[in-house]
Amino acid sequence: MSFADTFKALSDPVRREILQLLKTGKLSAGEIGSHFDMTGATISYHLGILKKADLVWETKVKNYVYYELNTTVVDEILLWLTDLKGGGGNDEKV
Amino acid sequence: MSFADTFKALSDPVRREILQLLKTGKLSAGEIGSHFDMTGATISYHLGILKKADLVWETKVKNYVYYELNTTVVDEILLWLTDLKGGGGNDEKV
DNA sequence: ATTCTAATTAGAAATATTTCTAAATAGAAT
DNA sequence: ATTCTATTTAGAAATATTTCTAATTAGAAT
Repeated sequence: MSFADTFKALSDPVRREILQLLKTGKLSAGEIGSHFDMTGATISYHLGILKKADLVWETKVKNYVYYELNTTVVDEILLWLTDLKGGGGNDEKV
Repeated sequence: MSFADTFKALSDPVRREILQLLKTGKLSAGEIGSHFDMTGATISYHLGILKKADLVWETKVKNYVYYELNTTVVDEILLWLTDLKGGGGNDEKV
């Protein structure tokens, strides 16, 4: 939901790896889970956090729930970080 | 130290605010602390985490410890996020 | 209608994080 | 040499996060 949630979501290595997996395209919860040595319940927990942070979309097809990267929110983080870098300095190049 | 530490460091709102303060330039631990309603010990704890994540430098002058933003590591995060966005897609614009 | 499959929710245990108070350090000023 | 000031460290309490097992949901297949 909020900006802070996005950073929090990105702070976990499992969740970052999930996002990396989704670079290639949509994957079902099960397909994501099979990349990790963890229960489906745990993966579901992480997907929930990514979803709350708006970092992923979900679409339901048959029995499956597919997850997909949402890059819009990534852009917000990019902005924050870029501002942090460029934002203030006293002697910026003109 | 590591990439993961950097994301973890960025996941806390107090630490992000500290970084924002440091955009303007060097500040002592005390100056940073006075922006927050927290004990100096707590601020010191957060500064320690930012330091371990290489997001800030410290320099000691007299009694004071000055902290300064290190944008090098911010660049690494920017890269990771940019790659996440652009990295994989099946139908990228040519 | 029953059973199977994919995924989520609930509740608990283990672990990690954030914050505090009190004590310690280290250098500056008297 | 003593005292003061800025900051950090230690240890503890409160809170949050991560993970598990077991139970639940909801739709698909038989």
